[in-house]
Amino acid sequence: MSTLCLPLTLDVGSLDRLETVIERGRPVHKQQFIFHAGDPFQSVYAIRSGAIKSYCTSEDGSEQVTGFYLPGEIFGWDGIDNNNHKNTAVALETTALCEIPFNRFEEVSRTMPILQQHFMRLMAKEITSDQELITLLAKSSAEERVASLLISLSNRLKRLKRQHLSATRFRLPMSRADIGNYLGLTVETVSRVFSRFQASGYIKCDKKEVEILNLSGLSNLVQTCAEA
Amino acid sequence: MSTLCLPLTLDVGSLDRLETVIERGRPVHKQQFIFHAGDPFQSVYAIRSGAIKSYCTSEDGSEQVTGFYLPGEIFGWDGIDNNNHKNTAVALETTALCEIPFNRFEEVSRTMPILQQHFMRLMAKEITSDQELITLLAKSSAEERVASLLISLSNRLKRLKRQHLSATRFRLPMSRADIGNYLGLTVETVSRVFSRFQASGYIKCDKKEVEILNLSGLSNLVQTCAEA
DNA sequence: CAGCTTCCATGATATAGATCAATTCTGTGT
DNA sequence: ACACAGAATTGATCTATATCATGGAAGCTG
Repeated sequence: MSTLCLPLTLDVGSLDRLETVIERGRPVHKQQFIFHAGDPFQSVYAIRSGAIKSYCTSEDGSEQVTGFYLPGEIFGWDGIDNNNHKNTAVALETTALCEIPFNRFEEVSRTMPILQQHFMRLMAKEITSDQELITLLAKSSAEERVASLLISLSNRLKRLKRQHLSATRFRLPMSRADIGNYLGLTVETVSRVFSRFQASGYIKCDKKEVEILNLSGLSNLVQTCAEA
Repeated sequence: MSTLCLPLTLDVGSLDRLETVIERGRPVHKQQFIFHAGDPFQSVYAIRSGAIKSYCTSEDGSEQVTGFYLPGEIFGWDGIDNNNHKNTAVALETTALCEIPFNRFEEVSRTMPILQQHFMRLMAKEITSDQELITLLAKSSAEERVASLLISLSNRLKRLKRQHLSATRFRLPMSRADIGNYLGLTVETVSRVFSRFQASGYIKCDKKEVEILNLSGLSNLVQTCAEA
């Protein structure tokens, strides 16, 4: 049953019912869109492999990256509110998704309270991670922001010990420009910070391949809100 | 039934059941805490009147304001994730709250799907509003940030036509320091922006009393992600 | 009411990061 | 394999905002 996208412990009957909700889609290729801003909200999506970027667009056409999503994570909540997606979601590399149609989900969760609970928890996680990003953007220097992103990626990959994913050696799925946009920095600044981190021996990196050499050093750079 | 905190249309039986969930607490005075970071999560809170600030604290003791909440809004979601609040919530002025104990809520929502749905919508709203703040912090100038906050407050007060609350003339419940902290600016910058806005005729303000004179002018300053 | 503390405003200076510019590298498609 | 557009790095300069500093007004407290 490891094929399921949602990490839940369930009895067999529940599993069967859950299976009826989830649709496994065709793999999505790099640069393909999952949904566009303005699209009617129908589903949320769980990532099985690959990476997704979500962003929204201002009137003047400029973009703001609102999140990067990795295997095991769920995106698409932004549409629940008013039945329209606020963000656009695009694949940063070839990506396998599970689509979870929301109306089916609501049906099933009626008889499976644990599913509802689980989803609220996931949404709450999105809220806290957004708030962490807010803190980061409101207060931190360029170095703290980049360090924080690297640590976040590392932690999120660590959770997925399986697969050929290492927590200290990985390939950034996004461009420097995306990173800069996400962190509120210019490409140039991001690039300089990477160089400085490399010079200081915190990381070793060649383009998108990153190896974290001194995780605790990086951690010391950032001031997160104390974990409860 | 206008006494209820949640703006829901329900049949009488449901209302009764809902009433059993909500506890109306004593009014909370200025500077009193609703919960502290680290407290076990038990409830979310709806505001009937007054204003709440939520913030989290880093290891070094510095604070990051994560939200201001006005009447009709709900706060406290940050604890669902791991059963501990990440934020501290404090009253900015005398505030009347409804406490919604979460375990009771889960019971009741089992038989009242609409309640569950409503709550997910509220959480989704929190997510989108957090993401708007992220966009603001990542890209905008000091003037855009302050303008954006003023507009947000105005919009949120507009929803509450009732009471003696105007959308263009109101009292800021928070200090300049809180505003700065929330928007990632220093007190001095916030103060200067207020002065400039006043000089430009966008607003008129005396300390915390603000009157918006040119809302569309302010709106032109900000670049929000296009509303779907 | 006096005295204290906190809040707010405003000026002078310093600086992190933006912006502008030029070069090299890389991956993609033909 | 080649050509080309985009991605990344690095340098030089500029600017918005932080920082430092001061004074006044407002709100509390005894």
